Amino acid sequence: MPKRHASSTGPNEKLNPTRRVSVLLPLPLGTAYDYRQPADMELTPGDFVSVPLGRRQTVGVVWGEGDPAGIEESRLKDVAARLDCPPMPEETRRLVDWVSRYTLSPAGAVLRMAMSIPEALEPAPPRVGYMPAEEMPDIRVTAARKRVLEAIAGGPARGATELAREAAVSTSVVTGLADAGALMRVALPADGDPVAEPDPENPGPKLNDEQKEAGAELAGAVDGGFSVTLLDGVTGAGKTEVYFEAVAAALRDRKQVLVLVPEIALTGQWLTRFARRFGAEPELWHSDLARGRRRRCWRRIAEGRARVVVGARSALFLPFSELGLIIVDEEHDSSYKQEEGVIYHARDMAVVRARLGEIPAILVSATPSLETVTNVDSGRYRSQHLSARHGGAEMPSVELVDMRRNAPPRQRWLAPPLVTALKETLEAGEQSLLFLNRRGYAPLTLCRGCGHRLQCPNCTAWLVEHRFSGKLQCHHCGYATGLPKECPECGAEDKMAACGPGVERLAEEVTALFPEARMSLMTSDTVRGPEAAAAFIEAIANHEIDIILGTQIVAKGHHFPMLTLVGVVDADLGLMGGDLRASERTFQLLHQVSGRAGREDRPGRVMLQTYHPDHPVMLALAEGARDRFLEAEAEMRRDGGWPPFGRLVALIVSGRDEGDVDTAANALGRAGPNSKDMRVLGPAPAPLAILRGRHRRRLLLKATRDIDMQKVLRQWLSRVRWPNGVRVQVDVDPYSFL
DNA sequence: AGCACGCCGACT
DNA sequence: GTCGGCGTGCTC
Repeated sequence: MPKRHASSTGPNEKLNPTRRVSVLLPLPLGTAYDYRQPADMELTPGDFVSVPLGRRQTVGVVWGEGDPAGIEESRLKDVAARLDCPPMPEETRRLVDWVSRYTLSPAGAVLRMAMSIPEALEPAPPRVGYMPAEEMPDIRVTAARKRVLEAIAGGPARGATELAREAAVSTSVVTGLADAGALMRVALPADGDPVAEPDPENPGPKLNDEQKEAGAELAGAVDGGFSVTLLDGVTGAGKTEVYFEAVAAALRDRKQVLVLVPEIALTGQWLTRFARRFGAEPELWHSDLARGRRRRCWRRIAEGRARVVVGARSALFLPFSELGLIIVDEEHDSSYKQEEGVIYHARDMAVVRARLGEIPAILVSATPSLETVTNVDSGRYRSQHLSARHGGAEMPSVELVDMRRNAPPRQRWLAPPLVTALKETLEAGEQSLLFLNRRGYAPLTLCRGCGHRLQCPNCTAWLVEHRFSGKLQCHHCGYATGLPKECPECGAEDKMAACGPGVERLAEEVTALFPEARMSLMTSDTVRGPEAAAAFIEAIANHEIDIILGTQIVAKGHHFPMLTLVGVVDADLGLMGGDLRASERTFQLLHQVSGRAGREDRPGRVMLQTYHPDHPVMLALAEGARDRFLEAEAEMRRDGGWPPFGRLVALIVSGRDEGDVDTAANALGRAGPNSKDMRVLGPAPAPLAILRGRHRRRLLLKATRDIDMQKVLRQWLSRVRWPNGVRVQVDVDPYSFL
């Protein structure tokens, strides 16, 4: 990088002209800042540096050469220090730039995701170990002290925790001995805990011929440069074991592997399968990892010691230095789309990361997204298909329950056919799962006197009654209040009535119908964190529960051998709202829930309660016609010029003052590009017209595939000024239209 | 993102 | 008369 400066040390030049470096800071600043490079400091792009900013010190990354024609020299400040940690790899830096350009977010905002743990950049805190003192002082040797001295004798230096565990004493005995002079404190190698590495040669479970073939194909792509392969097969077909073969191939090449998963909280069974195949645990990465573990994990990745990392979407920005393979499990899952801050789709950016690193990516799903399927059809992506359920288990039969003909009794939500099926399943000693994607007791509470509906003061949304906590909650902003005794509008007493079902209310119904059944509620309110999830799953696996009642979180990859009936209480729920992907998402979700039924030798049964039994989504689910559904969906999108056959960008204009928001939105609308291959739709009130007290308007820019959306957007946004307090968010490739 | 500066309400 | 609310603006 300092080439230009090297040549300037010519005869009549000053010996030390100012060397500038460009430093990107993890702040939403729009551009990197230049700093003076002290003469005695060597800097290369990727180096982490500490620099002054205003009156504080900040850590940033050397991004490249400074611009001599940039900010005037007198304003330059010195780089304070180069941090002693591995530099950010070039691929990670290029990814940051790429994501910044694509999402129109400041590069610094993207960088922030790539350096989420500032502590990791500092040298590891020294670890203290203990050794026997050279000379034993004259102290009282109690029983506990004796055990410690015996444990340490002969062995290597160990930390207090470890030593205390070995001697079955508390750490205070160890520190007490050290203070008394009987033990010597020594420095242990930092982060020394050697991690057991996953072993590709560890014998894993047996694969059938189809799985072997697909596994070999995927493994063959490793080391073959950039490629994307869709691995597609029904739940239970063994997709995980198949892509483990590609993981093994990468490990044999001494490469690192990244596995992206949608919900890190629910991967207990995945981890067990991984350990069975590779004889060791992978590295786990997610945002609520404890500080110390996060630090060590980041560090191990940066140093190339972590071989396989499983993580949520943010793991994409970890500083892998030898990444050789990326796997995106459940690639269709909408939680890969980050909806706040830097708005990006982790699946798509994973493909970008693979291209930058010239490595393969594998996208895995039983219900692949239309985007991915379209890329397979056009030949951009390869595909591997697994047709059979492992061990010959049959796919569940899917039945539609026409709610118009099988109406449940008043204030009940389970139709007679589903109640009968539950009864049969219970009598057979098997398990049932009831799925209702609605937390709380009732989605709406109204006054029977005046019709007043309880609404969130900050959002355009009803307050949801949660009977267990005795609260009314807004699921969008977290607002919570007590349940009023009288109507806040007309003052009538005891007239507030719950309207519609939530899982809590459904639980009431199930208890009334089957008082003897052991029932359990699984929602994000009752399952808090990975441990709780694991406990639930174990209880189900041990058949301590007959009827599981759950929201979204039960849909994801668990294996329950005794589960033979799945009832979807309101299959139509996701179809409302006119969202572009409503059908696709509903299909994926319901298909996934259905996959929970009958995985072992027991055939499963799925019942979908619907008021639209003729809807293409319902028909496709009933007939198991996934491909036909995707074709129909593709045709609709192609005709309308919608993604993935056209491009889409959403602008969300928001602010506290409704007038200002309207003015800005209208100005944007007027200044928008309009031509035969580009159209601005809106402004229209966003589906949540008020969110967290901010008024919102939405504009959509729809264009043909060949349009450079980023360029158009930059020009468009630069033409419009909007009042202070109004924010314009850019969502390239919007998914949810909320 | 911090941390300043700056201009209007309730305290010693 | 000051202390302090957070709106607005800058940081190489």
